[in-house]
Amino acid sequence: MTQPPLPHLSPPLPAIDPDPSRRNNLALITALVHHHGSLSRAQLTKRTGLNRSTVGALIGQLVTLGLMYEAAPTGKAQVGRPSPEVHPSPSIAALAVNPEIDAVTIGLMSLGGKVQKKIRYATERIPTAREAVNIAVAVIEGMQSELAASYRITGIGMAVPGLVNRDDGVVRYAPHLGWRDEPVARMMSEASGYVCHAANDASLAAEAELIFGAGAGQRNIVYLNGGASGIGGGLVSDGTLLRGSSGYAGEMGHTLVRTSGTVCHCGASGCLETEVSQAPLFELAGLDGGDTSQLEDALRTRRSDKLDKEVARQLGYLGIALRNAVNTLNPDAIVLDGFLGVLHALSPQTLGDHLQSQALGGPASEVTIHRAELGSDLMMIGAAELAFSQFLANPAGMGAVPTARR
Amino acid sequence: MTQPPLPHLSPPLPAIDPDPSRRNNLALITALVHHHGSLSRAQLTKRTGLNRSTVGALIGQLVTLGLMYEAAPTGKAQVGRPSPEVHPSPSIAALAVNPEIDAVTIGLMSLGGKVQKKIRYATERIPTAREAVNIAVAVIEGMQSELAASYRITGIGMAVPGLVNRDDGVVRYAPHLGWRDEPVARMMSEASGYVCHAANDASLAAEAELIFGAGAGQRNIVYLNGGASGIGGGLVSDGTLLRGSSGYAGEMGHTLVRTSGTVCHCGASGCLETEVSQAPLFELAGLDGGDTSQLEDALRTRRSDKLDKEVARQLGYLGIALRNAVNTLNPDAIVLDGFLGVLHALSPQTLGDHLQSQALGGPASEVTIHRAELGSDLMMIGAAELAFSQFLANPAGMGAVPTARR
DNA sequence: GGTGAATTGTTTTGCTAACAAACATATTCC
DNA sequence: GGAATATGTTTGTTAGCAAAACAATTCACC
Repeated sequence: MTQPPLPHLSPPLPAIDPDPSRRNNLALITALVHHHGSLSRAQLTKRTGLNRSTVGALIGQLVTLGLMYEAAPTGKAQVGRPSPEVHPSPSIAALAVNPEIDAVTIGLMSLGGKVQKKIRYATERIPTAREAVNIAVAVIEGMQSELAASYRITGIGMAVPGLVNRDDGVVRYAPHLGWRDEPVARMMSEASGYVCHAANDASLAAEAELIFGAGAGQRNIVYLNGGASGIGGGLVSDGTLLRGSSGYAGEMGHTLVRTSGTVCHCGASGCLETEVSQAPLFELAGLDGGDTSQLEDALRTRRSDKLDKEVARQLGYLGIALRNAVNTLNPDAIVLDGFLGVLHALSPQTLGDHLQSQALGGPASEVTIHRAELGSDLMMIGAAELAFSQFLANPAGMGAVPTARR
Repeated sequence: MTQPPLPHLSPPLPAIDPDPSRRNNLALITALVHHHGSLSRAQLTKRTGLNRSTVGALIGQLVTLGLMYEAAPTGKAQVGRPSPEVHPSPSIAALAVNPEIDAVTIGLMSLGGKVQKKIRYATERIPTAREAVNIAVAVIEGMQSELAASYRITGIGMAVPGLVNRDDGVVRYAPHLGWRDEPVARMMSEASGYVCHAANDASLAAEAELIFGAGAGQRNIVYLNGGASGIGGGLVSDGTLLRGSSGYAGEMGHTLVRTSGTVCHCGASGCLETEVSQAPLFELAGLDGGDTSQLEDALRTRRSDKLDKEVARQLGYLGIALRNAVNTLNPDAIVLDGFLGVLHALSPQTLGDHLQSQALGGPASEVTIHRAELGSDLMMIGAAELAFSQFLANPAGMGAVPTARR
């Protein structure tokens, strides 16, 4: 797969390295605008605590750089001079890649968390790392003229279901994809010419829900997603995703919930993931495959004793994992996604009651349990966030790194 | 207990509120010096990345404020002009208070983690919150003339064995002291006239080990302490103590390690704390009370089958809790204190092997297990750190808050 | 419909603090 | 004793933030 060196960034802006203070303030404003979709200058002034004139200068710079634009205020006006709304430029974009067992999904995402384009490329069999990269690169090359014309791409973010070293972008082990020690970020960088970072899918999902979804406004959340390939998690503490030493943090699917339980592929037994899984639910609901919403419909309509028992059993084990998490991490909120969200929705009291009786009084009394909100765009948003992160840390540096080579 | 308003800060310095940038840099240097005991100016320049002249100016300001002093370099000289050592002023101090079931310990701690004075006030019975406060205040008042003459006190830090809300300093529940919803920080503030903050003892211990002990240099650690009153923990992620929503985070003593295990006072069953405890070890070792080092001696010398079995059993359960923690948090290091440190020292391979086979490959391969290093001064250091934190965040503001009223 | 109050953008001015460069000082190595 | 090296010190320059004064735009009230 040869590839001509393409000018990925429309105008090759000069590399700017402003004072740390300036950079920090630019980053602050960019992040606020990005995470809220848009904010008025007055709101930005309040939220940053900076001076009116300073905020004006900062926004002026961001507008000049083409990273934002201003528009007339939309809502009905208040007393006083109207404050223009600051919007992120939709041309600032990131590519999101999410390999799964039956498809590779590629998204073109712009600032503000908006999906500009999403392509699901179904595969006949589980893709290898090389195949996933090739598919993604082919799709991206297909968009190349459009990208070059209308977008400035900050990079590629990959959300991989497995253990991913966030520092070097190596997939240490992805059991369901069958990948081991695959340097996917480097492979993708070299094949596409874009900077690429990779991380665990559930961690990125947690970040997405924190910023744009059910965790918005919270500082400490525990996110758990249940899917066909098991249970993944992401932890947010004080507004930041917990990474741990190498970015592996959050693997709560392998917490012990049952002594001498079923043996897990991880080597241990009685893991949350082995005791709580969607396969028996699908079966008892009489479904032969399908997605989460189908499962939910089926569980709501075709109830049976057996099924109720299984739901209760799984909720019990989920409750144990949550008890551990609540005691250990004292979160503001727990966000449940996938079939875990379905389980909770079926019996909204159960998990809360569990925690009240099983977890420590202090942490348990404060936590609330939510269902995830972002649905199918979740992974795209999370992966894009990974690609945006470098840009968000130094918005004025945009253009300094035109092509890859991390 | 009436109390005359005392001038707690020798020279009533004017309140200074420097630019955020300046404040940040002053804080950076102060923290570095505090955590290392002393550093040369050249080292500070390298570590901060600031300009030589800037570092010179910053240190000059800190010396003028009486927060640091410079001394001739100690080690044998290198090529080039010798760089003076910057030491924290020992007159900058904090008071540490640690109530336990049989005593209240009060420490006078100075910058650099040094214990200037430590007084253990034994009590006949478990002290109430009011009694603990009264004892501490009485001891502090006894030192008052010395304090006024030689020290500038940044405040009081309390390390309490129980759930403590770090924001308001209320002890939510301290099972072994029998305290419930006691606003100890406010009580202490009002009774002593000093700013007071309170936190969980193990969390503070984790912070102390991170900064001065076995975790020095690490960014992500899991700290677990086993004592007469159970198992407490503290978690550090990316160099910062995990607080959670209200500062309750770290309670790993109540992680499930055994389904249908012994019922715990927390309401759940099979908690780490119920399955792993020092009482049976003392008994099997033929000891009737005593401290950790006595236990260690006894376990090393008087071995028996029963005892070996019990040690193995407890290590097994401890291994499960660590597996959960390693999977969830991906730490660089695990630090074990108290009798947990003894258990580990007795059979240093066991826990590591456990983790290799039970925890996920990525996280497990990176983690190292250490024994705590700080010993008996641990709580004093941790509690003092709590009292120093405000000062460390804005060293030049010292003097702005002469007496209490958080 | 006009006037005043309120709010916010804009321009000007001044100050703080960081950096760079040139210089000074103290040590080792030869 | 001199060169090389490392580091403290002094001076000048610049970036960037904030305060103040001014301008613009809206609402409320009469």
